[in-house]
Amino acid sequence: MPCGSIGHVRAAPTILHLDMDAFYAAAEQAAKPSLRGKPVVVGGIGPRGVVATASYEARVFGVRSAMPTAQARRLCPNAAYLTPRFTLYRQVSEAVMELLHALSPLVEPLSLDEAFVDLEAGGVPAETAAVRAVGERLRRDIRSATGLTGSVGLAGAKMLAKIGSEAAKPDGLVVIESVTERELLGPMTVRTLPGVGPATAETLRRAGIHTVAETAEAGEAELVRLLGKAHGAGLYAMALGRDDRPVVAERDAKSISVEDTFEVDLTDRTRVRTEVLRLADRCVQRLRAAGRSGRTVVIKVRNYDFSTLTRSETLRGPTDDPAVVREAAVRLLEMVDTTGGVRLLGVGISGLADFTQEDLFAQLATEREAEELAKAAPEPAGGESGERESEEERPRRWHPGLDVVHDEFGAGWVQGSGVGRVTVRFETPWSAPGRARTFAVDDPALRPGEPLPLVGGEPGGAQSSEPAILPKSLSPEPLEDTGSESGEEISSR
DNA sequence: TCTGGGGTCCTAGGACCC
DNA sequence: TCTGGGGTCCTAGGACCC
Repeated sequence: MPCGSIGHVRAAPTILHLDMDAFYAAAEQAAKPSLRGKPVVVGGIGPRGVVATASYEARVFGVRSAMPTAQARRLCPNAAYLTPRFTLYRQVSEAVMELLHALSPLVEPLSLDEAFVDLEAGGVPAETAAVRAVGERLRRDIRSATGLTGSVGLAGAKMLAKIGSEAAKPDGLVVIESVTERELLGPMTVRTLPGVGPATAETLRRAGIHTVAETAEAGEAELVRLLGKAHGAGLYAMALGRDDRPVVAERDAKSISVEDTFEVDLTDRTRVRTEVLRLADRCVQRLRAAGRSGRTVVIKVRNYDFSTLTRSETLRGPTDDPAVVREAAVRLLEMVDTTGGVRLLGVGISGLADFTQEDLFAQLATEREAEELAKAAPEPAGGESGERESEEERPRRWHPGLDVVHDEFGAGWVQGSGVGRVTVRFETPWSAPGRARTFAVDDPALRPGEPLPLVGGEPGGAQSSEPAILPKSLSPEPLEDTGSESGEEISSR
């Protein structure tokens, strides 16, 4: 077989792939002592939610990422179902990425919990023993900095490094030497190869191709015929283990978008419009926070039957003006038939430019239209599509998993709520498992809190709303019962 | 059991320009 | 005059990834 070209993979396994284990769920277990060792599912809590991450204890029951939460609840009714807390995950992620940057200037994050690192560019000797030592030390450092475990793959190519970290899970390290890659890869399913999802796998299956070896045997011409030029050629190379994609440091985002799936399909045209305006504002907020502007506005509409369409419009110049984006989004919405019910709406901006600048005519048009919009769009009851996002952030509903602070009992998290009550478990990342108490949802002593640091926290650091840097602990928090008090009822344990 | 949210890249057709 | 070809931009959709 082909090995004509040398240098399609590095001789030494100097590309590192890190993948944190069950990241969101593990972070929640680290933050909530009473959940350690127990099934935890993080994801959408509503009727249309899906699982983002399941802890290993929950996976035993068959719970998987991307599974509808309703199905997960049937498989594993006793798991803790928590809404994601991205503030916490981002904090942990930053700590991990910092450790990676200490290894090499060439770090390519793929998501909050995953990244490639080019160890060669970091000056690590190109020898198996050396890179293995670096990988093991990294895993120790991650554990002590975050309390979480990550798995590491080391190989001479990105694809193989990633296969390595997958094989290493959980809490392991695998080196794939280039001499072993062919035998390793050959019998694996095509789904192992990057870029092969359900659709491609089905196309290949119909052509009698199931394994990596069969993919290579099919030949490039056949794969291109089946899958198109770019995909076919790319897949052929991957199947041969030819993967010379470089590790590239993080690139600027090319688009920014927000979307919402509604618990019940929207049928009221006015309501659909209002939601699009809200989404446009949220999208612009994120655009501005990133210091960018963009030229193309796109809306996304998912209908009751899950059919999805997009409509887009390219402006004459980049904008970060909420009124311009709103107006374009509404114009696009008018091109769409929404009778029948809308399940999801989204607004996005692409064609991002680095600098905020505005075409003069667009600017003028904007101001005119903003006035018209203001006149034409009466706000819905209690609704607010303008600036007052901060009000929106306050959970009027106590979602399970969220941090709270009680004036008397300190820091805790929402375990559940319903019928006017909310149950809070009072514990912190560094405390012993705490006890739960139930309050009225409008108890004035109860307010939303901030995620606490997972390690190095202060015992009973409840009062402090300061997140990151807290003094080191001196003595463990005695979490014993202080008798019966104001908090309504006690549903302990 | 009905299917999230945030992205990336590719394809293909038509407009438009040279 | 009835026949070109290439390049780029825009729009829409689809596959894939985490």
